[in-house]
Amino acid sequence: MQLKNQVEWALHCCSILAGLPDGRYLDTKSLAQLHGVPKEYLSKALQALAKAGLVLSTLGPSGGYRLARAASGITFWDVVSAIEGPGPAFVCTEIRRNNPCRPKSTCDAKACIVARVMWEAEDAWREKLRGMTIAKLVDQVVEEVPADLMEATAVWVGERS
Amino acid sequence: MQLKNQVEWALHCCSILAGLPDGRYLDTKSLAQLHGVPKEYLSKALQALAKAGLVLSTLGPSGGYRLARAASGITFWDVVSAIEGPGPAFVCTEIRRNNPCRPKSTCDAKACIVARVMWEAEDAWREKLRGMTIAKLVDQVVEEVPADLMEATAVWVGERS
DNA sequence: TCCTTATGGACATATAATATCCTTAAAGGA
DNA sequence: TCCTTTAAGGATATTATATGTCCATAAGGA
Repeated sequence: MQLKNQVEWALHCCSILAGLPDGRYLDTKSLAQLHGVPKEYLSKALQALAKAGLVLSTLGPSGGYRLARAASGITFWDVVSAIEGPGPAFVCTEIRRNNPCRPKSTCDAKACIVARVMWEAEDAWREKLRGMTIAKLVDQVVEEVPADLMEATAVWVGERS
Repeated sequence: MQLKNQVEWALHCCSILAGLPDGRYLDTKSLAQLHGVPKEYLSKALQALAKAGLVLSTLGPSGGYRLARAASGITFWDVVSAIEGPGPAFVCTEIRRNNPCRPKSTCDAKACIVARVMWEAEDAWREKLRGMTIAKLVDQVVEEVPADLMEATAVWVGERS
C-alpha cells in the first residue's frame, strides 16, 4: 500500500501557489520544472485539484493555476482526497458472509467489526490531515528553509507568474 | 491507495485461530473455505504471518496454523505490517532537491516538512491499530455475532483442527 | 491571426496485487 | 518403510493500478 507520488507533488505545488502574488497564476510547466517532475503527468494532478475546487485555472499566456481560496482554508486532507479519492484505504469484502455455517437468511445489523476497527484508525489519520492546512505548512517552510533559498525561489516564481 | 485484501483475510483468520482449542492447528484449506477465498493465495498471507512470528505452523495431517502467542499480545498493527510491510504509506521522493534555485551544496537538517506531516498522520493511524488486539476483536465478535452462529462455527472448526 | 495554456481523451509502459501451479521437505499414520 | 497430508517457497500468469507520453480541442492574450 502506497500513496501516489502525485500527493507529494500536489502538496508541494500548493505550498508554492500559496506564495504567489495576488491574482497571479503559475503554469504547469514552471511547477514541473520547480519540482523536477514530468509536466504532462503533473498536469493530471493539478486537474484533479481543480476538479476538487482547490485551485483555479486560466488559459492563455500568463495562465496557469492559483489557489481557489485562502491557504488557511485548504487542508492536507483536501489535497490527499482530491488525488487519492475520498474512499477508505481498507475495503471490506464482507468475507464473513462466506462462512459455510451461516444461514443464508442472516442479516447483519452492523458493519463487520474488522472493518470498523480499520476505519476508526483511518479516521484518526484523516483527522490529523484535516488539522493541517497549507497555510501552516507555509509557516513551517518559512521557519525552516534558508531565507536566501526562499527569496531566490520567490523571484524565480515571480518571473514566471 | 488501497490495503491488500490479504489484510482483511489475515485479520479474520487470526480471530478464528484465537478460538482454536489449545495446542490444535487449523489448516489453510479450512481457513480458505471458511472465508471463501482462494486457498493458494491465502497461503501466502499466512506464510507472511508465520514469517513475522505471529503464527506457528506445523506439517502433516492435523497440521496447519495456530497463534504464536496469546491473542492479547497480537495487535492489528502486527497483522497489517506483516502483510503490507512496516514502511510508510507516504513515500518522500525529496522533490525539494529539484528546485533549480537551490545550491547543490545545500544540506537538509530535517526531513521534508510535507513528509513529516504525512508521517505524523500515519503515526496516529498506527497507534490506533496498535491499540487494538486480536483478543479485543474476539470479545467484540462474541458480543455481536449470534450465539448459534458462533457455536456452529466453533464446531465446524473443531472438526477440522 | 498567432502563440500560449488548460482540458480531456487515447495510448503505452511499469509496477503491484491477485491468483494458480508445481516441487520439496517435513510430520504423522498405516 | 510407505503413503498421505501439509506448509514452504519458487515460477508463472493475469489483472489492476500507477506512471508517463502524446495529441486534438478550446479558450485567453498579444
